[in-house]
Amino acid sequence: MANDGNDPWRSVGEFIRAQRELANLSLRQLADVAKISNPYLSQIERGIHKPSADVLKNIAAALQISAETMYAQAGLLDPREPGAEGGGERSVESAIRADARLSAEQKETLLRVYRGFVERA
Amino acid sequence: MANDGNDPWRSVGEFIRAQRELANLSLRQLADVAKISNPYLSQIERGIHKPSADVLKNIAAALQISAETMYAQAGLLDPREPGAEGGGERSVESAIRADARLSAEQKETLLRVYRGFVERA
DNA sequence: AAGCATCGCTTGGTATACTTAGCGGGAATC
DNA sequence: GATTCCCGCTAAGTATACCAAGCGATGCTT
Repeated sequence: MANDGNDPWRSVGEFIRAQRELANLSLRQLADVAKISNPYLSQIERGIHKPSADVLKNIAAALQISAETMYAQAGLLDPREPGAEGGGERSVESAIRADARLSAEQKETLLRVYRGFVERA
Repeated sequence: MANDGNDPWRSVGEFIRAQRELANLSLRQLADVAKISNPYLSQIERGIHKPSADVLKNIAAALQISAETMYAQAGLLDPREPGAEGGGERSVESAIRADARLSAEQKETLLRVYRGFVERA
């Protein structure tokens, strides 16, 4: 088991290692900044382990590349782009979700209120 | 480490549960579509466990919301990132005003709630 | 009432993400 | 040569993500 044929984490590891060497950082240096242990980073880079999302995010931050890029490399982002979908109601939802100033609960509340309005129409 | 004060996973769980109930899905139904076990989904929704990224992605897909939204809810995407999604900046306020499905009164309500949230930050 | 289906949840276990300690090797400095 | 110091890696352990089985409650049907 543990093998579904597709091995996206291997490429993530290679990607990380490439970025790290491009930044002239040692394993321990990057691991330290990313707040993970250096052996673990080593294993990640060689595709032995599949890092969790927050580890991925920390590595991305330490490498100064966007978390989105990281997730895309890891195949964790659906290729679906939430771009300008034709609908008018979609944009309110995505605008709410994209607003960094709102907490999770606040977004939830706003969305519920909004959907309540729309569905009742 | 039982409580580190900050647990964004709790809000993720509440968000998922809200979305699930909004879609009128049972725990088992959603778990089945998301390809995880139903007890685990239950524990995720109650904030007992912190789901890994691919589980999050599967749940998002099952709920028909974007993986990005899910990660944002989970605090896994840096909120300061440039919203790489297409189009220009569409604020919540302008999106609400542009929505033809909402009455003027409803727009007012939504805007008031939204501004209350933002200004309190 | 008895029976069956489905609800959410608890229990107990397995798989794996992640850490601390330590190894062998190569480049300085003495 | 010996002594650090850094490199990447291995080994062994702990923590936790995740699953299968099953329980009590609720509701529907006979």
